[in-house]
Parts: sequence; structure tokens; C-alpha cells
Amino acid sequence: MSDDSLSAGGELPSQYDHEGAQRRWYKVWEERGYFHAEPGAKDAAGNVKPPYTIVIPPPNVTGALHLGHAFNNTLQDILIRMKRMQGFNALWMPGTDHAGIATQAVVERRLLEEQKLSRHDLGREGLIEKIWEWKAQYEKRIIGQLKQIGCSCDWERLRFTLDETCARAVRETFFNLFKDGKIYRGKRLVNWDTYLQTAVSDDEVFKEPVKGHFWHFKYPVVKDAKWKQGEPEFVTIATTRPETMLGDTAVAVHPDPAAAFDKVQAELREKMLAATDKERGPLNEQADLLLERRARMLPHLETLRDMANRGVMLELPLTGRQIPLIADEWAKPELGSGCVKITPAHDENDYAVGQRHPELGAINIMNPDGTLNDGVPEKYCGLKMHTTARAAVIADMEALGLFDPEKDREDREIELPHSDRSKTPIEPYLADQWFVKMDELAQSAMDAVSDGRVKITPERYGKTYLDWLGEKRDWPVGRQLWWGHRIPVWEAITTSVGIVDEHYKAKEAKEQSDAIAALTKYLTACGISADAFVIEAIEPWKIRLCSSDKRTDDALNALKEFHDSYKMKLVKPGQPTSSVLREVPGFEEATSAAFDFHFSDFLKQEEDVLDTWFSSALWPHSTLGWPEQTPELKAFYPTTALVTSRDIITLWVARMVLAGLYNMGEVPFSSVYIHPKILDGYGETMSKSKGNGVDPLDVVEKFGADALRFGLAYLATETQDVRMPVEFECPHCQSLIAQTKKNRTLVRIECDKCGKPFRTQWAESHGTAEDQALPRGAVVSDRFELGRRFCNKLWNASRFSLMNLSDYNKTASEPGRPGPGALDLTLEDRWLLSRLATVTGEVTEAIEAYRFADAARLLYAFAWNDFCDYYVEMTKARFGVPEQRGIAQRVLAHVLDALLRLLHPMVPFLTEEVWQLLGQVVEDRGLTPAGSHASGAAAVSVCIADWPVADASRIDATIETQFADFQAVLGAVRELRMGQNIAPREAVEFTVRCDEATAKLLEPMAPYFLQMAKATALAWGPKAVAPETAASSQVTGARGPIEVHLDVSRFIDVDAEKKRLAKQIEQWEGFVKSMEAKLSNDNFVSRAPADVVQQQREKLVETRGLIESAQAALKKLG
RNA sequence: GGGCGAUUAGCUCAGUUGGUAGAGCGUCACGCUUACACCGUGAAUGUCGGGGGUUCGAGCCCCUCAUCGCCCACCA
Repeated sequence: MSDDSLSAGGELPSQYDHEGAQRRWYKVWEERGYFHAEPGAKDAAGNVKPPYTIVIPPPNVTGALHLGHAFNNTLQDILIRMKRMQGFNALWMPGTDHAGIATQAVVERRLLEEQKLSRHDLGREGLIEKIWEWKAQYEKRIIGQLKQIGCSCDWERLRFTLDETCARAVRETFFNLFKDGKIYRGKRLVNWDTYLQTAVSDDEVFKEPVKGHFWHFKYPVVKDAKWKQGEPEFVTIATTRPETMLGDTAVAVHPDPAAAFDKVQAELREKMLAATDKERGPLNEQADLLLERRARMLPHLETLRDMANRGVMLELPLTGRQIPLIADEWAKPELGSGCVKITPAHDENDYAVGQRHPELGAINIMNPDGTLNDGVPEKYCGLKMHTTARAAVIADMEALGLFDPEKDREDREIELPHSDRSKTPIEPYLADQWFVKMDELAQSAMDAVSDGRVKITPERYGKTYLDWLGEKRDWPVGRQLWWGHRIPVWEAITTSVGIVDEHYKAKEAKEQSDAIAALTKYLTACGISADAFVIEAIEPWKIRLCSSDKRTDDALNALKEFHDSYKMKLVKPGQPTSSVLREVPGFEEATSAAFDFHFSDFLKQEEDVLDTWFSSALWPHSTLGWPEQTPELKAFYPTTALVTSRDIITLWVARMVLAGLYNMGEVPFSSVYIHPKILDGYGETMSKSKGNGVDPLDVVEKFGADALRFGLAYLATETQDVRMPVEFECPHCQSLIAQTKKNRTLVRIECDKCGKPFRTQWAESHGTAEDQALPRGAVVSDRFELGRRFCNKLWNASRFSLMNLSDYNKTASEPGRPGPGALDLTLEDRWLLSRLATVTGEVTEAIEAYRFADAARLLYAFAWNDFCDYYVEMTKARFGVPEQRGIAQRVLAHVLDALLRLLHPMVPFLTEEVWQLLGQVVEDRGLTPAGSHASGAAAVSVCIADWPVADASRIDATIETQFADFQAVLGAVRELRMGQNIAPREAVEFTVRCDEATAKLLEPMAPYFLQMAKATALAWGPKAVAPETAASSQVTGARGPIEVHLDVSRFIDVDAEKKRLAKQIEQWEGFVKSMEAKLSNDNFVSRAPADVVQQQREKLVETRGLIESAQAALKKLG
């Protein structure tokens, strides 16, 4: 420490300088390696420390952290810091997530806005390079934010889900799954994002109501032999997406409309039986409508059903295609026209119908960019699905007289699925996808939670986890993106002919097996282990290769290069490829072997990358070096706790468990803590896009990291999300402007007070240059006032302590200073030590059970009320008494020391700042030689000091109740003073009537009554009498009622006192009344437990006594 | 439609095994008492969302309704 140094002897400011403390100590901790965990680290006694590991939920490199992240990471830091102090080999593994779609989308959007370029302009390489730049920038910012809030991550082990180590793990996992047959490629209907041109998972889709229409179209019936005279000539269908009709493959009608009506009616009847009177009206109406509809529609639908069974065809307008009328239960007679068009390639439910009627096939009418493809008549090709194509289809249907805009269009609100990433509408789309089979994997992860190997806190979230996994839906893992782990699969066509038919079958089989053999030989010769790849025949003329070894990429690329350059020669039929390649100088035997087969298309790597969650799933072991059997992996896996928010229980937590079990054979963590979510003042999730996000650094700057952390911990309750109304702080005049739904979307705001404009966080992405030049208004919340006040209180309590301890080391050497172990402790000393022991135990327990709010509240109350309000106030008096000074110093130093340790996980900077100062004046802060607190290396920083252990021998329930008597009497004296409006500077006298034992206890406290209430006691005990003119109060002591009589002869305010007494009596009388009622109730007396009854009786007698004496006092006043 | 959570002082939230309700902020009154005015002392403020039930006794247990939020499913 140089110019930044602190000296306990110097003047300390009366306000805690959070900025200075943060600047000073984080650097020191990091440089000294306190956050670094080595496998096999030993404690002072030479024993290997037990591991305690947390892997960070890696923040997305999409953008900077918000308050939710600060919350999540503060809780983790509290755990890791406490465990480190408890002597665990505590590892907090940090890192960031590449967040495939999200990051690519952000960079692409930026690229478009700033340079009007699309990703296709840059190409794969170019775009990825841009994204890496983005990543570098935001990773730096994120790490900076984490450090600013004090997170004690092991930065030497920083990982990124797309770095080499993680890539290795991803590849190994994919390969193993592939080899196990758990990965397959299938056609599936996916949620297609036409903007990003990628599939997104169900979890990344949100529904948004938009105004739309319900369109009714008529399809003409083909009047061939199967059609009978008199039957309908048209079938009407309804749709919200008219353009998809071009991909229709059928129209369905229910196979048994009568039964379907029966069923719906029965359900309705059941509902009515259970309904309340209020609900019955609408239900009745519904039933009537249904009955009417049945009468009107049933014959018609049955006719259609018969037509369907006969195989009647329909003419699909605009396409010239004929499609069948089919019978399928998907058609609901009670809805719309009772008929439904079937578009298997573009609708989830229709796809399911298609599965039941495979002969229908599926017609894909869409290009990846959301335009119509050449599967539709030429005039529609290239039109946009839900805009131009829709308009064209509607216009043409109208022209054909099959649609009447007056009659056949209903207004309707439609819940349209949108991509969470691009915020554009989703199109259901039939595409080739890679899937992971979930049956066994999901089961293994379910078992781990069911049998308790993984414990989820709060327990109720176990249900979310199990319900989701229980569906065992296969996991689509491919993403049509460039930013991510590319799928390590290649395909090749192995026929020399290019045509496949029966005639060539034998030849193809031969070529295929030749190809597999040659490729195997080649890769092996390239030094790739035979068990690091698999090659399979997937079709008679096609092979697929998957490899876990990164070098395979190079080997195959080299091969491809040769192929490309010698393609012309290679196409000669019948000529072995190797004979050509051998002509190439330096071409090795091994390489040429791979060309001893013929092909019409060479090895091509899969274009898709893996879902982000695939790499996230491996996070607990990939970060530790798996598949390498590193010392870290052995020492720190399985990890201990995972701290996250509930929205990724399924996406992330479940997948980590199954991946951990699959790769490691062991669960990735034994405990999962799900913390509440931070919401804004309207109860909405905070997000950048809503404009209600808070940058934790704004809070750090204004309130300090300690206040931020303590405030967050204080709010981490079990069931309640954290609601946090936020405000803009005007950068000109510092006045606060409440954030509203309206102003949070603004780029610039004018201050209510000074009228000057400032920019909001929105300006960064949406503002003009002029807006961006304005000073920025920070977003803050007064929720953090609590933390700031608390920190300041702690600072000042510490300042007081340090001032009074400044001569401590000197007094230590003086004769007569009380030695360790022989301390003549006063009541308040013993009380404080008892409270400390209790609180130490409770806080430790609370943090270990993830009850952060409880821990924070306990410490808050102990530090503020017990330590400051009572102990410090009382010690003030004792410092003036030479024979008491030494003891008070010792206890003060000891308790402050313990308090700093207990608070350090929540309030790291302030505690370190004070710890350093305390160390300068008091080296030994123990109460006994054995319990010496600060010693050796641990004394250097509170960060590595030992976590306090509750000293059970100090817990003394009797002392605590006795002390409560003192507090009660003091409270009564103060209250009486106030009631009489006695100025604080005025000294008063009082008497206390109580039993002998209580008197004995209270009497020695006399100085404190003087000190804390400017009151002198004239008499104590059963014989004490009230002064002539008194204001009196009664409190309940541990041994019965205690009367407090304040001499008010000099101050008497009769009216005020009468009023006070009358009110008091009224209150007690109400109490007596309810107790009398209770006690006269035979049921209560006979059935309630005897001790409860007895207690009530005593209370009744006591309260009656109180009323009597109050009435007497009242009488005396006239 | 299914599941989960919430509903307690003006605001934000605690409330331990059922025994006539607590904190912080805000408000009011009095104090710059030699650590702290980001402080101290005191005060006021509640039909514990509505209704029913179990119990001698319910903020807490059970049923039900209402409102809000989240998750899942569904929506031609």
C-alpha cells in the first residue's frame, strides 16, 4: 500500500468511501491469489482441503450484465466466500456463453444498421470474425462488471463455451452419442425463423396476439363417378393463414360427427353440473348454440364423411391439383365449417394428421427466407408467405368466386408465434434436423432428482424439472447458424454412376464398402485412432462419418483439396483414383488409398452448428478439462452447488444433469438453488428490450458494491420475486424520476426538476448522434438505500471501535490489563457474546440452506440493534471507567472481529477495509488464548480468515432474558419521558418496583439508564414506591410485571399523562375481555393444553393488576 | 385448459411446530447526546384478498371464489 494506505491512527471520514475500498481491495485479493483453487490444496495443518465448487451460469456475451446477473452472482459469491473461509478448497469457475442465435443475431443486426451488410456479404469466415470481436468486447465488459461487484471467481480458469477446451468436450460428447445411436437425423416440423433463417426451439418461441382474420374458402368437389348427384358441390374450410392452402394435401372431416357432437355435449353438461350460478348463464347459451349447430350441420357433415369414405376428390383452387377428402378426428364438427384443410409441411397438427395418412405426403411450399418456392404455381413463386403471397391468394380466390370478402372474412385476434431472437413471426417448416434421443438420457436425469442425488431448493422446482423431462421429447440440436460448434459429421456419395437402380445395386454395395475401408485406412494413416471415428452406410450410395478428433477436419480437408484439383481426371469411369493421384509428387500411399473408390460427390461437412445448450450442458465438466482426466476434474467434479433462476431449469439444469451422467457417470452437482427473479415496479421481468433493465454498475457507483450486495441478499427470500421499482437519476441535478411504462421506452428524457434533457440506455442502440452526445441518466432503485445505510452504520460503528481501541496494544503490555481467560465480564458483555454465538450459528445455517434473506436480516439486526444500539452505547460509559476499559476493549475487538468475518461474504469491501485497520491496532482478538481469532496468515485478510464457529458455551438464555428486562425498563423510561415531552437534555429520576431478583439484576445497570435515558433510579425492588408526582408504566419482565415510575413533578403534563393512561387501560381491557371469554369457555379449559390454560390465567391476573395500578395513577392525577 | 407462486401497514417485504401481527422505507413529534442527521428517541398506521370449514383457538391447516404473475399445453 502506498499513497492509498490507511492508518487507524489517522482521521477516518464519517462516511464510508465505497469507491476507495473497492479500488484498493479487489486488486489485492486477486494478486495474492485468494480466488485461485489448486487441486489438492492443503490447510495449515497439512490436510487436503475438501472441495467446494460452483460453476457460474455463464452469462451470454450478447451484452452487458443487468441486475438479474448481479443478483445471481452475488449469491454465488456469498456462498463461495463463506466456504473459502470455512476451509474448503473453494473454486468458483467463471466463464461466458457464446449464445449462438442471440449473439449472431445481435451482430448481424448491428452490421445491417451500421454498414448495411448482411451475413452473406461477409461470408461464414467474415461473420464469425466479427462475432469474435464482439465477444472480446463484451466478455471484457462482463468480467469487469463481475469484478466491480466483488465476485471472487478463479479468473485463471476463465472459460468460454466456444473455446478449445469446451470444443473438445462438445465434440467428444457428440461423437459418443453418435456412436451410441443416440443421435439421428430426421425430418421434423420445426419453428422456422425466416429472418435468421434457422430453426428455433419451442422454448425460444413466444406468442403475441396480433389482429388477423379468419378466412373461409370454398374448394370445389370433383364431380367424377364417386360423387353423387345432390351432394355438396363445394367444401368450405377456414384458415388464418390463407397462403398455406397452396400446400394443402387434403381436407378432413370427422369420421363420426354424431359421436363427436355427443362427446362435446357431454363435456359441457359435466361442466354445467360443476358450475356456479354466475357461470351457468353463458354455459347455457353455449349449449343452445351447440344444439342448434348440431341440428343444422350433422346431416351435412355425415354426407361429407360418406363422400370421404368413398374417395371423393376436391379440386385445390389455384394449383390445378386434386386432393382427397379424408376422414380424420382432427376435424372438429363443433368448430368453423366442421372441415379442416391439411397442410402437413406447415402446421404442427396437420403434420400429425399427415403421419396418420402417409399416402398424402407433404408439400413444402416455402424457401428458407420465407418466400414461396417452386412447389407452387409459378405466379406465386418468390412471394412472401404472410404478406404478398397471402394477398395474391385471397385476390385470386375472390376472382374465382370461391371467397367473398363481405361474408367470408371474420376479424379475429390470433396468437401468433414469434421468434424470441429476431422478434419476427415463426413459420412451421419441414426440415432435416439432428436430434438427440432423450428416452434413456431423460430417465437418468429424472432418477437423479427422484432419488436425491441432486437436491433442488426450493423443492417445488423439482416438479418443473421432472414434468419437463418426463415428456422425453427428443432434443433437436442442430441450428442453421454460423456461430457455434459445427457438427462434426461428413457425408459422401459413393457411387460412380450417379444413378441408383436395381441393376447397379451390387456394384454400389461394393463401392460403398470400398469407400468405408479406404477412408478408414486413410484416417488411421493420418494418425487418427480408429475408435475416434465411425463411418456408416446410410443409403445404398451414401456414407456418413462422425469423428471426435479435431485432426479429422484437416485430414478430410486435405483430401477434399486433392479431389477438387483432380476432379477432371477422377471422373473417368473405371479408372482407380489412386492411379491418378499417385502421379502427384509427395502424395502418400495412405492418402491415395482413400481414393481407391469412385464417387460423384465428395465428403461434405454438415453446415449446421449445435444448439448453444449442447455446450452449456457440458459446462460443469468441460470447464474442468474433460475428456482429459485432469487433476482439476478429479478434484472438483462433481461440483457442489448450482445457483440459477427458474427459467432455465429445463433448458440448462436438466441437460447438465443428463450430460454429466452420460459423460462422467456422476451427477454434475449435488445441490441446485433456484433464486427469485428480479422484476421491475410493474412486476415485469427486466430486460434490455423493454428498457427497464438496470446496469449494476449504476448501483455500484451510487450506492457501492457492498450496498448492492447486501441489498440483494436481503431480498433473496424463498417465495417472493424481487419487485424493484426503478428511477432515472438526472445527471444534471441528481433528482430522481420514476420509471414508467411510457418513459422507459424513450431515448431521451427531460428532467422534471431542472428541465434539462438526458439520454437513457436506449440511446446506445436507438438514438441519433445528438441524443448519444447527451449525458446519460443512470437507472437506480431506492431499494439499495437499506444497504447503503447499513454499510454506513457499520463503518461508523467500526470507526467508534477503532478510536477506542487505538491504545489497545499499548494497554496490552501494561500491568493490570485483564488477561485472557480471566475476564470479569459484565452482564452486557455476556449478553453480547451470547447473542454473537446464537447469531453465528443461525447465519451459518441460513446461508448453507440458501436462506440469504434470513442471514442478511439476522446480521442487520445483530449489528444495528444489538451491537450499535445497545452494546456500543453502553460501552461508551465503560470506557470512562479505568478498571472496566480493558475488558470492554477486549470484548469490543472480539465481537467486531467476528462481525466482520460474518459479514464479509455479503459486504466484502467494507469488511476488508475495517479488518485492515483493526489489524493495525489489535493483533489478538480472542477472548481466550485458544480462541485467539486473528493469527498467522489468516490475519492478513478477512477474505481468508476463518469463518466464526458458534461458541455454544457462550449461549446463555438466562442472560438474554435478563437483558430483555433491562431493555424493557429502559424503553419504559424513554417512553414516559417522551409522553411528558421532557426535553432530552433534562435529567429525570425514577423508581422501579419489581421482585428482589430482578432488582438485583437491574441495579448494576444504573449508569446505563443515566447514559441512555438521562435517568437516575432512586429505588429498586418490592419496596420501591412511586414518587409523589409520577408518570407510570408497567412492563412484563422475565419474572413478572415490572413497574416503572418516573418523577415528573417538574414537568407534569396532566392531560398528556391521562390520555396516555386511558389509552393504555382501554387496550388492556380489551385484552382482559378476550381472555375472560376464553377462560369461561369450557371447551377451551378442558381441551386446550394445561400449560396454555395456566398461562392465560396468569396473564389475566397480571393484566388486571396492571389495569388497577394504572387506574390508581389516573385517580391520583385527578 | 393443466401446474406453480403471490395477495399481511401508504410502499417493498418478513412471519419459525396453529396461541389476538413485525421490519425497512415513507409519515408525524422531539433531538446536531463527544461513531454515525446515510443518525438517535418516541408515535401513528392492519376486518392478514373474499367466503366457507377443521379446531377451545387460524395470517398459518383444508375447501372455494377473486385478482396478479410465471411455466406448460392448446388455439382451422
